[in-house]
Amino acid sequence: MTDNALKLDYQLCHRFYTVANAFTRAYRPLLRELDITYPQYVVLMALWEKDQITIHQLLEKTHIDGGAMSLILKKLTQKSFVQVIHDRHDKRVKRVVLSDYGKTAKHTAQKIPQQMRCNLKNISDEEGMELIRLIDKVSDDLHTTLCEADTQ
Amino acid sequence: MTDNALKLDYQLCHRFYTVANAFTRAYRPLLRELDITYPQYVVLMALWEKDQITIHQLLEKTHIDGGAMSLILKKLTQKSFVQVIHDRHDKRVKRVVLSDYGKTAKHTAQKIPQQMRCNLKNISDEEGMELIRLIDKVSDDLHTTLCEADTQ
DNA sequence: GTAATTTAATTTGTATGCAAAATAAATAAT
DNA sequence: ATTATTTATTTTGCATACAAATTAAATTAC
Repeated sequence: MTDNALKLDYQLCHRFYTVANAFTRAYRPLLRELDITYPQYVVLMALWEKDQITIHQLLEKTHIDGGAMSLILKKLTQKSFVQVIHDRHDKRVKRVVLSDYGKTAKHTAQKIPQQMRCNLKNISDEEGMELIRLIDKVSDDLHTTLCEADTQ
Repeated sequence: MTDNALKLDYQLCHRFYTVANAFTRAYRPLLRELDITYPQYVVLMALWEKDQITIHQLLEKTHIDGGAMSLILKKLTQKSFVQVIHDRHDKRVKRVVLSDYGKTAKHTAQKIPQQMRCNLKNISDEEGMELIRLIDKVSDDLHTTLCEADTQ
């Protein structure tokens, strides 16, 4: 009886694991100028899109772990990219605000997506879009699965 | 001037990041019976394919971080899945050997790939294969990039 | 209007991931 | 043969990911 299903080469998840980690390593040299890690970069990208959002909104947008987010925001505050302020109406809520330095950093970051795109020479634009479409399908499936598990 | 390239929704890497983490969470309930984490499961899958391989070979096959592998092997040893023994011919080398318990665990694990496949209802087999093809292309590109950086 | 529940965020403890340094043993260079 | 280099593995320090527990404040239920 064959058991190919347990072979690593047949595992979709192992590919995601490997490539996600490879991306993190590949970003490091591109982020050195800003002196940030990849998750910190993700938080900044979210803020560059929409500033002064709550931590809750930031968690939804980035899918970063809540516990990790606390530390990441402390780091980004230390490095003067952001300030975290209390919401006026709801004392539970905190909002993350870009500093001038944080806003300026966006200009420095403008070149990063293209630099990363250059690392992916063998992927055509069409393949990139197909990849995004398929990954989003997987993402939806897993999201559904985990939500169903929650309600049981 | 638009700067869509910095939007999270346009980022391939952020999708990999999100989905890879979602996979880890989705595996947890399936791995509870064996009482192992996802990276520990990856190591066992590699060993179930080929036993008594060196740590170096295990690192190549799994793409797990070397420092993390030391700890993972300690955990798997504690849990009696494996033994780590010195190579007879080369005293630098260590080999990882499945215990009887580790071998038996494969039977328990047989059902896991199918259970995970059930979590991906919206992905057809064809789409799964296309996804693997495209991800491998990305993987090759990133691998090349990181290797080039090494030699500079 | 007080109690119970829900929500937002943080903290805690464990397991990795990453990079760089350290250790030890084998191989290459001379 | 001794030294220099390479290879295999571990260790160290920091940053995150996961789950669960905690805290504080708002909302709902009664």
